[in-house]
Amino acid sequence: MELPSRYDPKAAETKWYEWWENKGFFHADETVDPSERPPYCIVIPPPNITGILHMGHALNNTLQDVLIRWKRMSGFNALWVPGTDHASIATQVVVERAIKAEGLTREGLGRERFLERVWQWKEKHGRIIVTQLKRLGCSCDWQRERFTMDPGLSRAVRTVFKRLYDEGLIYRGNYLVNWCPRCRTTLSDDEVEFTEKPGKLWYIRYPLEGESGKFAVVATTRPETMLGDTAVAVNPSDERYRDWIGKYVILPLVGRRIPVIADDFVEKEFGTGMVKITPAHDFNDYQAGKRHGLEEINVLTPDAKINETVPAYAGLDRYEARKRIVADLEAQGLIEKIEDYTQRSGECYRCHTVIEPYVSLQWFVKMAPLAEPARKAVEEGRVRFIPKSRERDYYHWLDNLRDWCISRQLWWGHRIPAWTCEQCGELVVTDTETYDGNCPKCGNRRLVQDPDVLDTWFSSALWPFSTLGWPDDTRELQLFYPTDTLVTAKDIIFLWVARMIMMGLHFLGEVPFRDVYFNPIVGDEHGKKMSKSKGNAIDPLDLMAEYGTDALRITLCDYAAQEQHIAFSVKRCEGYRNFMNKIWNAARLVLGLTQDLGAEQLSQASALPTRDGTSLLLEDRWILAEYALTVQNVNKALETYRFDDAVRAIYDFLWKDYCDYYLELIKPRIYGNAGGSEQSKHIAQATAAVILEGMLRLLHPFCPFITEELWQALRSRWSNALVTLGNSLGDKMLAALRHESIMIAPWSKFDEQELASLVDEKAQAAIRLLQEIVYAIRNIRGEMKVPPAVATDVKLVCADKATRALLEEHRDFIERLTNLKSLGIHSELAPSAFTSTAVAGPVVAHVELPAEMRDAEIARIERELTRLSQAIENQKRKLSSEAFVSKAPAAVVEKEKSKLEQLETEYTQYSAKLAQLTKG
RNA sequence: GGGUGGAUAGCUCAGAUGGUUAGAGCACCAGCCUUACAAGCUGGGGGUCACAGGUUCGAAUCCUGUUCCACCCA
Repeated sequence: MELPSRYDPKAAETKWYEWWENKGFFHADETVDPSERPPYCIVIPPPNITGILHMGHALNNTLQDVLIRWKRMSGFNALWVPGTDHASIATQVVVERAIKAEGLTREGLGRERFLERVWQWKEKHGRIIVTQLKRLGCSCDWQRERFTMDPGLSRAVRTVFKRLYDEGLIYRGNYLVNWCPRCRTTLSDDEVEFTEKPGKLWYIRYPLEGESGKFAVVATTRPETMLGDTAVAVNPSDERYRDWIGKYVILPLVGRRIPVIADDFVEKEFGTGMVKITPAHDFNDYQAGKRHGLEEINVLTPDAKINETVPAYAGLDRYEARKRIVADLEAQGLIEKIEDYTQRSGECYRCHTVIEPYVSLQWFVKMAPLAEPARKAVEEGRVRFIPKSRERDYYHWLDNLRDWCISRQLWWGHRIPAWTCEQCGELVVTDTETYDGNCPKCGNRRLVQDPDVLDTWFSSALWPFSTLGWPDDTRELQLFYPTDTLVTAKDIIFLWVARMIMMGLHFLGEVPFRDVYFNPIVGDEHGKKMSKSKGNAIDPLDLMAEYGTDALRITLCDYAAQEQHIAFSVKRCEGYRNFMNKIWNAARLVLGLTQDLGAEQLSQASALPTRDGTSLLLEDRWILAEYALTVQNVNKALETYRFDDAVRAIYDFLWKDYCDYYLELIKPRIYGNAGGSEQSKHIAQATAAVILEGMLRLLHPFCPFITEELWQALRSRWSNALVTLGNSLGDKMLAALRHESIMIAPWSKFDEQELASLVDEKAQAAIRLLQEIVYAIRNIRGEMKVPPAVATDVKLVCADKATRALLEEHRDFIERLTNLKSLGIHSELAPSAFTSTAVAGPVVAHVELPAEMRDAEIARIERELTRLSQAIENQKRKLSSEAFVSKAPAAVVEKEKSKLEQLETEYTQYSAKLAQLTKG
């Protein structure tokens, strides 16, 4: 197979995804014996059917795919349950907008026909995000795709509703709730977003009853609510108003006589210290009203107009009414003053309309009894949060909970399974979709179902078990519940994560997942939140198109550190695109280098059992050691959700060790006759191939497409070999290649024993020294402006005999990586031609240069000497400190000493050289 | 107002339990189309680790305060 010199992601992406899916590789078999393949399960945070893929999704789902692919390759029966969420409000808003274009309204269509339209819309647009997840490479089990309004999941919702109702944990009542006047529905506390905006503070005079000319002055940010005032309050400890308590004021414009009451909640510092109380339109006032038995007067309609309670203003929008009321008060001289004020107001999280507190008849879930076990589960570590710091937010939320308002005045969603008898008002709650029985109390046949639907998050809270078939006791539920890892972002820890824990514990008696990994929030390159309105949003699909999906995925993984915020830079994505190309070309090279390598030779020549023999060269031992350590580091990183560490370990090894050094080193062994024997050639070929193949498997969870593409190229070369497989690395590679796809091939991992046999500190140290020498020579050539094409004569000088022997043995290592005419190895330098000198550990490298470089060399050495003498001084100061020597651990002191010695030898070498140069 | 996290090279970020000459990628400078890769190779410059104190033999790392930024909650 001939590979082009640049990696083209597009072709690989569609080809392999379809193939994987058709092959059924994403599907988890529920009939598998768990002792053979232990279950591992992730449920997707279901995206909205209205959603399109944004960077947050891309990150979140990439990480899930990394985990699931890793576990699948590691031998787990890995199930990733995908699906979507019906998103009542969002979807309803979108569809209403769509039908508006046809001149239709929701009300005009009526409930049933409107819902038909929503379903149609859902069929057409609701799977866009699913398609996009596939483009991202997500290996979800699409045969198990779920939707929150599927019949099964809907049944789960009703079952939960009825059971909670029967247990007294769901109740209905008239309470003050968050109301969105645009959506004309309630919202839960967690669906309200708070923003600060410049506003005004109006000081209004309420005439004191019976004492003309005296006023209670109250400050308010919402003057229109005064129409519903039923009291004025002061703090009981406020000396200024002690006399006022118990008196009455006359509410302007309305004429209502209302009392002045005392309550602790009044802040003396706010405004005048006297506040108006509107129990029906403010949460604090509502509580105060309850405490003092005040009347609740609702002055608003559901769309936030003034209602008939106040005929003079009836029908006016709340803001229009505000203007009129202020003007009218002003006309009567009842506005004391108006101040600028930063107002905090709650907005609907879907449409950003300012919400109104509004009293109405709603359904609630009693939270306290559910919250306590949920708290305990995290405290006791049955659910782990990663990073752990998120636990605080969770506890804080649980400790400050109000009951959860779950009814929504919408049509799209799970209709509340409650019926009211038209005759006697009896309430019937069922877990069935319809109820056609009689009223259990009066026997009447006419019962009407509650018109409202449930909060979307009510069904999302059941997601980890409703998707697995609950309330039926399915095989999936037995096998995969509790699920293993939830990957989500911290912004829905309350809306979603906490509620899943509550519901899981309550209905299954077991936590829904063991680990919750909170992925960072993706912002733009300056850290600002991405949003369409700001215009700073990056479309992941654009990035995939430009840089390739794998590059996007690995970039996101690189960003997924413990830090909870990402300032996403496209430049980094470009860097990883280049990395993809690097791997591509490395593979091209290896395929070229191994053209004549048969499977038998691969099996025999590869490393593990023959390592102690004479056949491995130093660089083979070294690269195998680094490879083994990389495999180990990646495994460790994944186990601790350090996706960034994993990516960097792979990057550094492949680029810097494998490509920059190893592949360069073995070229002569394979092309030419360097390295001696045919066996040495086979070993280089086999080692290169084995490591490439193993690294592709290690990289596969991060970059599934390019790894499959290249791995199939290896596979087509070696998988058909009829070799009896043993235990060598080559055999393992051949065994892996017998799998149809890299995604079901075994995961790269070494046990303790294998690791011990591969790690080779001697080889690593030797290579380090040789690299230092190479670097010293290159450095001189670079600094002294030796053109790359010009070969130089180099002499290496080292007093130590063993080191000289090492240099002698591996002189070709140095020759191959620097452009040399000759390489001499000496115990001391016989003065000859002019050279430029650098110290590399115990070795001094002399590069012969034209004599006119002399002045440059002197300057260079003087720079080195200045640097060294400073370092030596610092080092000496440190070591001469009595406190340091006596208090620091001996090992540290030793280390500092040998550092000093090294610096001093270097200094000696350079000054000797300088002396020689200046002498003439 | 309360809480959390952050401030490290021009930019985006790494830097367990304090002990390196503070790292990477990108950008920058110089030189190379060396038969895998110019999306590449080789070399180089660039940081008083936000500021001020403190603990310690030793602080980017621990403590206190200040400033600025982000997010969450009331």
